Amino acid sequence: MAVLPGSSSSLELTISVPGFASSPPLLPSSSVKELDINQLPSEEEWIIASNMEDEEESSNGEPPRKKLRLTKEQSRLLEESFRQNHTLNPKQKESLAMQLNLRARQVEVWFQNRRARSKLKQTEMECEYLKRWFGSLTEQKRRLQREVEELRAMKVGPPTVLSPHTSQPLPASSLTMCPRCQRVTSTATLLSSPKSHQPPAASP
DNA sequence: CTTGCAGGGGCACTTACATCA
DNA sequence: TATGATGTAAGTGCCCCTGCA
Repeated sequence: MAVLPGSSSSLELTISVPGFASSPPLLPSSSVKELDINQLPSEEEWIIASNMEDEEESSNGEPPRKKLRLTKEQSRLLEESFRQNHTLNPKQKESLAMQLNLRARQVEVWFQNRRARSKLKQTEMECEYLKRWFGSLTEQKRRLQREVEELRAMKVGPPTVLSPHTSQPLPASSLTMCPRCQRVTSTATLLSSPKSHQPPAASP
């Protein structure tokens, strides 16, 4: 759809800038509080959790699926690395995991979820944009309908549009809707001086 | 050159858990 | 204290790509 001024790429930009490019990662308020709470104990918690996979063989029953909470520092480093690259090659993954004292799989999962969150955010913004666009189109439609009504009313009376060349009233059949400025005009005018018809200021 | 297969990575969807209001 | 909402780590299954025989 060529009409859409906001291509996905430009949207991606607007999304990535406010949400994820600031030096302190933009976290939901709940996460910030979580991190504060976790500050001390989470360190051992996630170590325990990260070792869980190794002992999953002992899980012939059902082991309680403990949930790892990343520390503030781990999140910060992951975010930083995500800003540089949205995907990691195996080497980068391994080295980042080592740096963070996590398993490569955990780093991989974090990046997967991070990409998903990023995409979700973008979709939400696109949705917002489309809603606004829909609103403006609805308004435009109302305007055009009013104009059609006016034209219908004019049809019973004498034509009021005069030719710019002859100053004579134009027959209704020679009238047309300018697609750019969305006003009724004569076909001849449109063809002879298209520059005089500027589109209205672009909405959103 | 083509084809079938295995392995790996990414993604969509989902679940399970932690936290908060 | 109980509970519903929310955020997110992790599981699962599917698809696509690549390398190889």
